Amino acid sequence: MTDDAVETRRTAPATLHDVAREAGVSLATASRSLNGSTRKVNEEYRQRVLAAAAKLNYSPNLSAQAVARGSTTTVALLVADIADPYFSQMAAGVVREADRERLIVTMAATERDTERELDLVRTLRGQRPRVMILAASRREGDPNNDALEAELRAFESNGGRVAFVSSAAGEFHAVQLDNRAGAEALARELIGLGYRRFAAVTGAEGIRTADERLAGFRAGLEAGGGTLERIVRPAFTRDGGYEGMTQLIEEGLDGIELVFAGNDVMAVGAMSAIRDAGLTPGTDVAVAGFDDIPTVRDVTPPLTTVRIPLEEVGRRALRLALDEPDAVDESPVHTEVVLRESTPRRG
Amino acid sequence: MTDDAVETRRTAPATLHDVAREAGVSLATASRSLNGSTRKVNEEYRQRVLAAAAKLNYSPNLSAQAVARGSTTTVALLVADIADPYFSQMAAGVVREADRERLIVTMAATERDTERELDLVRTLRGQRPRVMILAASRREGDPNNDALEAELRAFESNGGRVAFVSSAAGEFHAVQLDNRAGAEALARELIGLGYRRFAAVTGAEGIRTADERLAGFRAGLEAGGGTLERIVRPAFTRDGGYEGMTQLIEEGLDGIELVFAGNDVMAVGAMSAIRDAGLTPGTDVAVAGFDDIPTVRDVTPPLTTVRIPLEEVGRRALRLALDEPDAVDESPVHTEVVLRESTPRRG
DNA sequence: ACTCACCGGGAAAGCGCTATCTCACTACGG
DNA sequence: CCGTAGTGAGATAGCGCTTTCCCGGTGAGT
Repeated sequence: MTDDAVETRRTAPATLHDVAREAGVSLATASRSLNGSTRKVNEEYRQRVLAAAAKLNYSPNLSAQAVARGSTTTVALLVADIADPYFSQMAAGVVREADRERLIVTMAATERDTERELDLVRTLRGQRPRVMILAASRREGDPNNDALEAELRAFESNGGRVAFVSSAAGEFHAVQLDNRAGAEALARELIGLGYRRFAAVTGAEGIRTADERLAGFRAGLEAGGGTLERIVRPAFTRDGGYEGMTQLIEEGLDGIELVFAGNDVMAVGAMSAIRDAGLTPGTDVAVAGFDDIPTVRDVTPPLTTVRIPLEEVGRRALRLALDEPDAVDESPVHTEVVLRESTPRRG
Repeated sequence: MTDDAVETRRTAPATLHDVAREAGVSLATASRSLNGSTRKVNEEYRQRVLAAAAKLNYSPNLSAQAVARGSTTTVALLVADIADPYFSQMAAGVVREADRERLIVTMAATERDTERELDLVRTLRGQRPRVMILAASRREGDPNNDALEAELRAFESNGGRVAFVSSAAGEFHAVQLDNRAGAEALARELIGLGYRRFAAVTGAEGIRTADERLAGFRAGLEAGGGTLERIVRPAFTRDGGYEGMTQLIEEGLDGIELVFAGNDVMAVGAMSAIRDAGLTPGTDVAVAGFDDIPTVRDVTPPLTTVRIPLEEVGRRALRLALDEPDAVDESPVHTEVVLRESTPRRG
């Protein structure tokens, strides 16, 4: 033996054929006993097959089943960034729901690049997943949008189901996050707390989520008599938040009472920037975010934000795709303003 | 039309056969042109095939390829909890590296249940993935360990590759996280800062990661003359950290200067508990964690911890499984103590 | 007693691919 | 001018399954 003596000899996995032979039945009977079928199978035969399968440690080849059945048990999930709590929470919801349905989730990250996203959709289509869930945020007017939409249409016409999270791109099913209303409600509440002069730190123009939240916030301010004095648009990430806030401080906060960040990770970054500039978030300048990711309870002061039940969003996205069109719950996800100490009552 | 008029008629996806017919070549030639092969194909034919494929929006059926080739392009990843930053960071690394290798990642969550983990491995085996990466933490003496190991052995003997993260279970390849040395180094540094009286808040006994970190920490303290006065073992999660810390405070901190949390999410929870008890973390009681997840920079005070390059760990786990056994980098991952303000120098 | 559904096992035809094998055709050395 | 060694396209045999389809055997109905 020149090989590693410990290494077990490589053997091919047991096939259904092996199981059938071991049990002394036909391939058909083995298939019927193991992987459900409308047809009944003699209990004794069935037991023999089950025993043989256990003995051979048989595990059905999902690819082969997919080919034979013409359908898979796969869900494809596209997110912008797996490490971002916004997406990972949502992914957790998708995975959990998929698990309940005995579906397998394949996951890919667009890294916020629409080119990549398009590529991924094309690749993933090869899997013939039952469902594709697109959670990476849409970009208004992106040159790849049409191609993406075409690709998804093709996928649908082949019997696949598509679900978006956030605002629908075109006519696809989507779990509606009411970014606009949430931000508007937040603005009203903040006005109620006595704030009047605001700045916003949010993602680049064109990122739909960022735009909607900003628009909603603005609308809320206008209704309540607040003013949005400054807007900076760094990356839609924690570091973006830090950077944007730093810029705001360097240019002079003069009179700005509260900074609205486009999402919680940005808000958290902004709070660090505030602190690093020698100021105290909440006291010297208030901060509010959006999403209610878990960590915002643990920063100091705890962050005021708009709660999105992210896990539920993930679960609903899958349900949306799986359920019969008429059984689908298309109502927008409930969002809720959560006031915490990062926005103390003024005066 | 009683159906939704907008809905495109459902058509089966184009098959290679369709492409071949469209291009006026044989199936074999179409296959060779589209999906690489050692054999050359007349350039004119090749172009015809490519054009036909584009026209029909052909996308090769990966399941069929898998069946025909006898191998897939799939990587299966098992984590305890997708929403936990420790795992999601790692997952991001795996996905990124997989993408480089043009592999597809399927992801599942054990929810810290070894029974579930075993089930998932069994199910995932049906996919015939090239690689299985197990990142959910091991439990010493768990009744399911043997079955899991057997399952993985079987998988390996069928040509699959297995990679663990954290300490190897049995004889499998593993990305070694040096929890023990990291915790020991942390303890020494803390002693160096003037701390002497410690408590630990960590996961249940048997969770290998928790045990190793605790053992390392203890060793470091002993070497340096510190004492570990109390140990509580709640869940290995943020809420566990909160709960454990609360318990510690309720029972009376008397003299404990620093609390070592088994991981960063616990540490973050613990800090919130401290604050909720009316104390100030860092000032009234210092806190240290382990992992260096991104958020610990943004809590107040920033958390002292032991840095693990989680993304790199994910990437390396995949490489470990993919590379030739002799080309594999089995050196333990570099960990590094990061001192921040949650553990100010004493006196 | 005889037809006639039904029941349930087995043979075999696919599913969409890949890879081996066959074979016509070209080019070239002797 | 023949034999021979490439070349490269096409036919086809699988890959591991599911699902017809076929068929002998049973029990019920008349």
